[in-house]
Amino acid sequence: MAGNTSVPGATVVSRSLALLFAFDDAHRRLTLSELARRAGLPLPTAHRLVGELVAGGALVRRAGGEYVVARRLWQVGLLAPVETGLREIAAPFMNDLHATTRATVHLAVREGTEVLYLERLSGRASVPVVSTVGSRLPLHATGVGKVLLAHAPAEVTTDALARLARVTPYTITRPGRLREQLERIRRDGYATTVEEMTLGACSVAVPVTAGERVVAALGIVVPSLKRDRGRLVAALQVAARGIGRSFAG
Amino acid sequence: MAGNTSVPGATVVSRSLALLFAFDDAHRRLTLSELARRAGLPLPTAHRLVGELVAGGALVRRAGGEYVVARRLWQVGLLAPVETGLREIAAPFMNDLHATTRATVHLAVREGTEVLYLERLSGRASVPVVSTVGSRLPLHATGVGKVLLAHAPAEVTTDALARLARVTPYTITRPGRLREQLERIRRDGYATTVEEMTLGACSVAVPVTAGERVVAALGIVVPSLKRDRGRLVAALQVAARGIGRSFAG
DNA sequence: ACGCGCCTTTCACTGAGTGGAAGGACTCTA
DNA sequence: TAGAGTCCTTCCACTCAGTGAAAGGCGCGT
Repeated sequence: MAGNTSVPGATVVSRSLALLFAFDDAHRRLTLSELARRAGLPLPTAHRLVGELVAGGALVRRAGGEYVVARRLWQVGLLAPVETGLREIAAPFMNDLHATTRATVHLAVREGTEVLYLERLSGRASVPVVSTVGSRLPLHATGVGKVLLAHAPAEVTTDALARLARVTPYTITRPGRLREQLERIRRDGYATTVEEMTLGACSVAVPVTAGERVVAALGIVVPSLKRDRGRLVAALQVAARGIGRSFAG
Repeated sequence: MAGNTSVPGATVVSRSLALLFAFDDAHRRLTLSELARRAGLPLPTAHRLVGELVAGGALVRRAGGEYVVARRLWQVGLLAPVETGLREIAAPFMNDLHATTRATVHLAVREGTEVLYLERLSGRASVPVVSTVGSRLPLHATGVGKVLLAHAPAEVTTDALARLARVTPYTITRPGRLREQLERIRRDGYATTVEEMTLGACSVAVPVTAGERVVAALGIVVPSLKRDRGRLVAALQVAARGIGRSFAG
């Protein structure tokens, strides 16, 4: 290299990937300088690399100078084996659940100390839902997250409890309180949230169990839990049992 | 560069992308030499670049030495704006269609002279279906494809008719015959295929029209069309009209 | 034993990649 | 109207990251 200060171990490839991975659910459109900042690259370098990524069909430059992920990368990304079997099996059960509850239905797995959303069926738009397929959220503030956390190895729990970020005024941030809840979730077989991630949204979630292992969490988002919590839990458990059985067999 | 013969205009970025784009629906797992061959790179070069792509989290090396697209790239790919509005609007209509027909339901758009599948709901597994979300197929051999071709600009039609690849013994390969069919499709408002893409699979498809423009095609795949073609066409048209209306408004 | 696929490592060469510096376009605030 | 703040773009001298032929290792079939 020439110029000056260059981060050691920074190859062209790793830099290009840093640029691609600068996009996330909250940043689907980025300007050049945002890209450079988020990827930790000098502006002229980012300028050239982004130009090549556009030429190569990985990014698209939109009117206004904003960059977005290109359709071609969408196609390649869809080839990744992301719990393919589980998702395929879960689809019809999720459809049923969606039909009977008319709520937003989620299928998610744990990835480190975050929930990774695998699948989503949108419900009535009146309930605000932040998660999208492929997005990650903290474990402690969502229904599916708490289920997954309740069934995670001890070191994950310790790790997650160490930093309970506040999202809304109702997010659980006291480790003791959450630990208590996780206990209850294991005992009752389901988790609930009340405006812990999004104001105006409540959720119920249950584990999907294949054999002994918790392989995923199934959840729904509703405006309120006051009325039919029991019915929702029952519907979820039926679906989760169906998925688990099909998945194990 | 050093070594020897290097393709001009081949930067590290473009080569890395060539490696990523070497994956497609028929090649979800590739060995190093396959990757090198498909990307047009010397083996040692591919070896190093692939290593960096793995280190960067874009690819994963599986036991057995095969590479697959990594979860991280899946996440980024999902951020691409691929007819997002259309897909969201179409989802509930597709669900209804799926429930009433129990068939595989497709939503697709045209990309050049190919169909690009945007969304799919799997039906009974007994009917073989080759398309997956994100995959592309030739326009002339699928139901959704023929619909899109029937409503495509003249130059696209000319282009597509020039090379009608045979897929099965029933694929239409005579331009005159296809042109005739396209005429009929425009007149009747729907297209059918009988084992033209996959043996044992038939399909029906209709255009999704917003205002005057055909923005997509909606189709289903069934084992046979002998019995209830009329019912299927009607169900498809209801759904397509619903999508089109919601999309335009 | 030999050949033929795979994958991996080495290494001398050099041009592709680098990024500070400079400049242009545009929008604010003074 | 000047000045300071964004943003993006281009230039260009320096040099090290990238290159790929060659060679070597491993496994398998014959």
